[in-house]
Amino acid sequence: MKMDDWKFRQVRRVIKIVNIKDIARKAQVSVATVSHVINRTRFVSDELIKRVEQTMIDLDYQPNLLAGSLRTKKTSTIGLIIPDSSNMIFAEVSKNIENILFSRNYNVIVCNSSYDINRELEHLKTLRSKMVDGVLIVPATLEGEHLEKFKNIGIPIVILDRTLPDINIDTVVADNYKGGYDAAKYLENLGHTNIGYIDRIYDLPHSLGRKNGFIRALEEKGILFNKDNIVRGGFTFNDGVEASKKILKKNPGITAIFSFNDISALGAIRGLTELGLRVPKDISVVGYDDIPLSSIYIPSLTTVCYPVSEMAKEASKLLLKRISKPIFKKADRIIIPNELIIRESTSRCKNRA
Amino acid sequence: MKMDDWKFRQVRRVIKIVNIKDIARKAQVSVATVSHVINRTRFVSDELIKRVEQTMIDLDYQPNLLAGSLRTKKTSTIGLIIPDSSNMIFAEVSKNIENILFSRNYNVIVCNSSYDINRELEHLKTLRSKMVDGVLIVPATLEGEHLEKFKNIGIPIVILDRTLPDINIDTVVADNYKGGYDAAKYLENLGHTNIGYIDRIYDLPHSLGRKNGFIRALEEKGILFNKDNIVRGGFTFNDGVEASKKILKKNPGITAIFSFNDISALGAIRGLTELGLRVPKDISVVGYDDIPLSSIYIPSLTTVCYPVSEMAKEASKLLLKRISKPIFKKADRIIIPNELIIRESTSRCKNRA
DNA sequence: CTGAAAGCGCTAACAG
DNA sequence: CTGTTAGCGCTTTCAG
Repeated sequence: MKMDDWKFRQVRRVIKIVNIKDIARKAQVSVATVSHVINRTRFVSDELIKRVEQTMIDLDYQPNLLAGSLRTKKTSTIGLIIPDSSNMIFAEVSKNIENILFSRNYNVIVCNSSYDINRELEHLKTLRSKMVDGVLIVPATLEGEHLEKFKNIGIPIVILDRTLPDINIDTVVADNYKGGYDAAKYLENLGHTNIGYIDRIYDLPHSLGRKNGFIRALEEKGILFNKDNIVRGGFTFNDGVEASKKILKKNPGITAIFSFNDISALGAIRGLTELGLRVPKDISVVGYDDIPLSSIYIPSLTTVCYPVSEMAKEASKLLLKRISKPIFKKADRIIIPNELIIRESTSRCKNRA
Repeated sequence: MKMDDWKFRQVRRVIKIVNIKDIARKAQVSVATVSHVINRTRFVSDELIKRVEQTMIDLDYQPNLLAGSLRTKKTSTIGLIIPDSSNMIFAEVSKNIENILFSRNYNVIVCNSSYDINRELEHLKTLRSKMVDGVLIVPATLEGEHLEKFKNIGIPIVILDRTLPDINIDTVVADNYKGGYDAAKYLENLGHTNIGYIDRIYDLPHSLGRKNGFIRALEEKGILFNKDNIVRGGFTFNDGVEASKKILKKNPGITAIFSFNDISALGAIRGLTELGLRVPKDISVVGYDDIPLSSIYIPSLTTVCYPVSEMAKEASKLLLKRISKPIFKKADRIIIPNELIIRESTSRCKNRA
């Protein structure tokens, strides 16, 4: 007992942290009892509860979750790996996830992969070492082996917003095919038949889904989609500016442009404006994502709403489910519908050409 | 030894995690030695190093940082508390911080306070319980007592982007006064003398700094700033729309508007457009922040660049310094300059009124 | 150069 | 209803 006392003072001098032992001593109860009143995991007399809680307040006690986690193998923190947390769409997703998880008493470690699979791997390793209870990830690439390996170690993981081929991991994605389809249908109904398409530099499942849906809708109306109407670019604003100009040069008869994302669509509006065309009077533009900017741009952008909050909700729910019962048989695949938001940037076709 | 063996199998069955003991046994060395080759904290024969490292690979060993942290009292994770991680400016800050800290081998737990001090408090508590090495915070309010208390416990904390009164905590802020001053000087030089001002609903140090600098610059030129030219609103796009209309109604002779943030400034452009005024032909607009949107809006916005990455860099550096040597005497206060970015939304005054 | 052993602060049997 | 005890997996003396 005496030696214990001495150690106690030792520690207090270095770090001003009071531990469960301190409060046990002060409240004159066993350490176990204190633990139990904290976690409400056993019947304790009211008198004791009161005494313990009071000393906890007196000493400003805050449990050391590290120690607890070491025992319970549960950290109440999950990892979120995204390519770029400053990308508006990911920022929105991560904020939603953080909020939901906060209400379930989880914290989230946010990691940027910067579209680099090596960094993704690094992060996965540290997250594992920090014993996170699970991981939400928007993969940097289509590579999924390392993710599968990670899952097989026993740490739940769910993929967000991307479809990786040949993989048995829970996934939550938006219905990109339907989104592209709806966008095309809408433009058709406005009378547009000659439509330009701004695409990613190379196909990824999500953008490909959009394109396939788009083309399918045209085909249904008997409109032959001219592959020449596709221009591929990056995914920035300036890429959109360039792309729109290229498209118009290749095919001046175009009366509408669909872009696989909003930023490029907005860029396209700027590019068209620079060409002297008025949107939507002379030409219509439709985007994809519904980033905040799209509603406040001039003209505001008609776009397919990316269901950020739904996605965050479903993904969090799924992950928590996997965490609570780790028996994993077949991966879930949740597809979230998205909705077309009609705004100023589109109008009935006036057959410009 | 036998009993040990049995326990080993026990654990392996439940969680597929191999620990330092496993690799010690397999490599036929002491646990201590393994630890030392991992952390390169002692001379170990090459032969042993090789053997140990090989078994680490064979068993796919990943250290349990929880256990280590429990001993060393160092978690290599820091907490970042911001009001809203989907706000573009904070998203940018947080991405930068994450990147810098990643390179120094830290992880960051991102927390949203949602401008709610109680949530901020909650987060502070869990971060403390999770034994973060330090905290970066953009406070939700001007209240700072809880932060000071937190600091006094011994956890380094630095305040970002806000100046709290009467507080002895490290702070990194932008030079708001200078920013406001520069903006006003610039408009003066374009010949504007009757300038509207869109302000926050109530003063906060950072917005107040901008305003004071602004007014000071006008005074230097002998321009009397009409308090009636100030309209207060929220900080959203739509608030800016409203504010601009109100200003023009109150004082139709205004030839330029300065807004305390970009979003409202962009809203103002929209509002003015709706009033039939052309920006910048009829009226100039200047914002503050330089959010990504400002450069791509039509017309692009002249604005004071908020030094996000500089701020993230300085704040991280300061925090890491405090973590490595915890002797705290006087709080540092780092002021980061910001620069005026001139774009399309402003032009020489043509004395409209 | 290497090993044994004592904890970090907490939880969870087990034993009253 | 309450206490004792044995670890969680690692680091760090101390003792060769």
